[in-house]
Amino acid sequence: MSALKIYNTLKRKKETFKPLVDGKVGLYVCGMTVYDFCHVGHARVMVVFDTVARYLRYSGYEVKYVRNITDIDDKIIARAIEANEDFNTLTKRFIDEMHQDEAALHAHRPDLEPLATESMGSIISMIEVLIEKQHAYVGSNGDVYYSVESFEGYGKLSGRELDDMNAGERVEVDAAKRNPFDFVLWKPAKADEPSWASPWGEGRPGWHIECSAMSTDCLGNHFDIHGGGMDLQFPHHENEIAQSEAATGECFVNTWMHNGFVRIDDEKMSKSLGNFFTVREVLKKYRGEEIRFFVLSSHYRSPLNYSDEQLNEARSALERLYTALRNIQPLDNDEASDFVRRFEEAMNDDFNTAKAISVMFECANELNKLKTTEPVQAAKMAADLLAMAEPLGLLTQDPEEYLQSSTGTDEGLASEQIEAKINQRLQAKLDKDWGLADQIRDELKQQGVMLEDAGKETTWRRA
RNA sequence: GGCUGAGUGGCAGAGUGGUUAUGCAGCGGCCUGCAAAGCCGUGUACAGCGGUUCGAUUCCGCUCUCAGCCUCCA
Repeated sequence: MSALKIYNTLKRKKETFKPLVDGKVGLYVCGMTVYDFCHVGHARVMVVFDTVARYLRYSGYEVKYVRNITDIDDKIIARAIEANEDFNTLTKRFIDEMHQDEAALHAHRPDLEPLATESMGSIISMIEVLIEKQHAYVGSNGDVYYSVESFEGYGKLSGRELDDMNAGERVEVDAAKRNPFDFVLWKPAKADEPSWASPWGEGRPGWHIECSAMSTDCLGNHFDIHGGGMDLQFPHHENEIAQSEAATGECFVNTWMHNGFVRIDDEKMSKSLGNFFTVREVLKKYRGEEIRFFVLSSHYRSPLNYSDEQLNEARSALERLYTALRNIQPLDNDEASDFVRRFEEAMNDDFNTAKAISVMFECANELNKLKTTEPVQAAKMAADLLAMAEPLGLLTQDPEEYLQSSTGTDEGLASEQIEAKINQRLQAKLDKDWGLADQIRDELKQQGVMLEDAGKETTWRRA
């Protein structure tokens, strides 16, 4: 069996994964800033790292999966003022909405979800250490800044030199900074803004410091894997390294993982471009598992183009897998199956879910063939298929229930109505009234219900 | 300007120095009252130009095109 390899952004290559402590993995992922609904880009992060955590556990590791929640920042304050509500009320609401989306996507909750507002103690003490070690200073405007020039390795994650970057190209450089790339660790609060007491007066933390503080709090100074979206590589993760390593004097993270963007029409989906779909919107038309499949159908580092066609394909694909599992009682396989071996090989190669899924399809094909001839073999095949699906968080539902579940928020025809129609059609079939039988089938098809005759039985599913 | 990454069959999307990805769609067949599902068969794909090689889609160089980061963003 092959060893797990992970692409490490820091090294720009795949490396054989070796945890700091045998059998255990510390995983930290930058989570959401909670002032709005999650969009499909956020869904990708949730699904990708849920799959990483699942597969690590499947491989036998004891995983501590931490994903923070940024519940204080400028946008949150602005949105709270707009909505005329307390910022805490606003963030609590969207944390709850996020968890609903996460559940719909069949993603497990992380083991820990630290909040920035509940981590002020460690944030402040880390800033104190940074000032003490002269990696940070108080600017003329009262802001506390990190001095990028004080950290030798600055730029090592994103592969850039301070001199090569175009400071001020798009944004005015703050005069209080020693170097244009110095960033805020703590900023004083304006009147009426939420604030916390600190040695530098009432204020709130900068964005980057919270992740350094929370990850260290939960996983220690040095841990295994840190993940997030590609766009966080610079400056966010670069700054985290600078803060943490300067403060602790230790290596911060061994493996950095970054997932690619979701795109629309070959353009990054983002809040600033306004070209995003919320998970909530997509769930109106598609099942959560279909979104999950769509995310996993390409490699996590590749761009993922969002479109209805893609979601429709995910729907067909899942339909095929669930159909294969229908009417079969899985039987655990004691022998190591070749499919499972190949599946693991694919996953061990930097979580190649696309390839792993292709193995599942081959397994489903075999299962379909064996169904009629070798029921015992087929039952074992079904167990294999489910074994592979588990770390991907797929095929977790009862096949019949899945196939008959509504394909979005819109419920459609009630099951009882469908059953009644089917009975009516069965009578027509007995009467050999093919015209009526076909008419009923067509009518149901119009309503998104597909009928399938299998002998004397008729089954149905929603598509 | 600096730095990343990418260009695969009708679509999506893996992968490989010489042999089948996989899914969807299409075509032909089996099954079916007819369908659907399933099964079987079927497609001279690897941006362009050079180079290395017995042989390159796969390695190297150049060109073109696209995306991302250098501001908040997953």
